[in-house]
Amino acid sequence: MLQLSVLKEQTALAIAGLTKRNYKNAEAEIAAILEIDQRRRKIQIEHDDILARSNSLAKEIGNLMKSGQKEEAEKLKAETADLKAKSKTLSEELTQIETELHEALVKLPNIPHESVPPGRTAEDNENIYQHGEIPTLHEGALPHWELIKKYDIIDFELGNKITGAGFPVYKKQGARLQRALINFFLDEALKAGYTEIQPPILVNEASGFGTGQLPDKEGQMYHATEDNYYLIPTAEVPITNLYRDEIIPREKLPIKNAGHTPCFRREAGSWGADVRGLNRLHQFDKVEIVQIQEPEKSYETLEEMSQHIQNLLQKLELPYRVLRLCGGDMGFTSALTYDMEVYSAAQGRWLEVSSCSNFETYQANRLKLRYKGENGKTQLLHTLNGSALALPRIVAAILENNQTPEGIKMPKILHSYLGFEEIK
RNA sequence: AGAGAGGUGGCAGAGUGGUCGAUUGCGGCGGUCUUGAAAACCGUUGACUGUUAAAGGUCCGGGGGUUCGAAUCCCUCCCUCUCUGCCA
Repeated sequence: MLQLSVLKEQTALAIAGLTKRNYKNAEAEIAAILEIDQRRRKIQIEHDDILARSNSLAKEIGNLMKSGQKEEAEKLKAETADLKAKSKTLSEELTQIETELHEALVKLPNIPHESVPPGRTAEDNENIYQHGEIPTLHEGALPHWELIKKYDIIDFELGNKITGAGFPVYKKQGARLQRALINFFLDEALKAGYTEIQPPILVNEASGFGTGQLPDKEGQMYHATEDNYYLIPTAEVPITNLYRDEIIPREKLPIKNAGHTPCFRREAGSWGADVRGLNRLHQFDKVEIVQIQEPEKSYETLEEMSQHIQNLLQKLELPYRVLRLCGGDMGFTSALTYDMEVYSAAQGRWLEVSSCSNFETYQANRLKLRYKGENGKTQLLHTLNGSALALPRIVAAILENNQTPEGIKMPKILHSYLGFEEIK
């Protein structure tokens, strides 16, 4: 959620930023918000004034009662009736207008960082770095959805049977590969100074709101309506919400947490081409890294996180590229996002395996996540996160890129984790 | 799931209708003392809103009610603890 003060004091910048995202009516909506706020302030002042008078009358009445001046007290009591009625009306108006303001504010996405390129779609993302050789495959090489059948390591049919489409069952060397990757990713995060967290994978509504999934992406999450809990779409939600309503001592910053969780996404309406095999699932595993940082240092931190993610891809010997997302392709809450994509050789496609973002104060404002700055003033922190990494597409790329007619060679770094070197 | 107890400032813990945003202790910060530190002593120490600064307003788990006045009484929801039951 954007801060009202930003809209008020840096209106032009906010309009320009939202326009870069192709957000329609930015100017009109911001003007409307400022107008609502004007009204709100007016009512607030009026209401406060009435409350002040009621408060002082109540005190006077109290004093009169004590000194036994009952008649005087009764006179003052009569006066309060009018104030009470007015206060009731005003407070109702205030609640209404605050709701109106909140609803309008929550609709606005984050303002992009100045380095974010303009653009509408994924076509307009900026390719800022590419690493590794694109492998040439042998004659008759297979896409991963064939390979997993050939070696019997991931079973979609069984997943269909026990749950439904998009819930694969990992078996044998496939299951072990999953476990190896999770351990590898977590170990690397620990080495990089992250604290390991195992959060709940069901969260309440407040958490969903805090990181920005609710209310706008309600339909993307599985909802346990009986208890009003949501299955997490990413560990970002619980791990960032650990710090909701906190004022963090400055010396504890940056906070660096990492966690492995399954992630659940309904992916309503996003089924179509290019979703075969592991490319898009309803449930998948992911290790997420989350940092909470002082505003002045958050962009350094973003680079550090991006390097950490790239380091993982290099160790896995996967060709990848880094994209700086354009205004139109960025997530609602992000100010700057890097996407890391690996090349999946048999499909001949780049697959997104990580998304690394700085949310600046957008989430922190919703979370009421603050710290005391050098000047002693309480202010909002910056939140950041990145996938490090999401498993299924990494698995797809490993399987496709390393296949030989005899079997699939595993990246060296995983050998000790796997206990085998090749899937046969 | 049933019965009981309870949710108060960073923590502990008073407060059961009136000057209580809240006694006190611990912790934190500043100072005195000291070569330095500890101890002791003195002072200070919640958040939000508002303002040039103030004043003022809001917040004692959430919501609603009674009252001139609610942390305190009533209703309701949520949560925690203890006991009983069930259970990985």
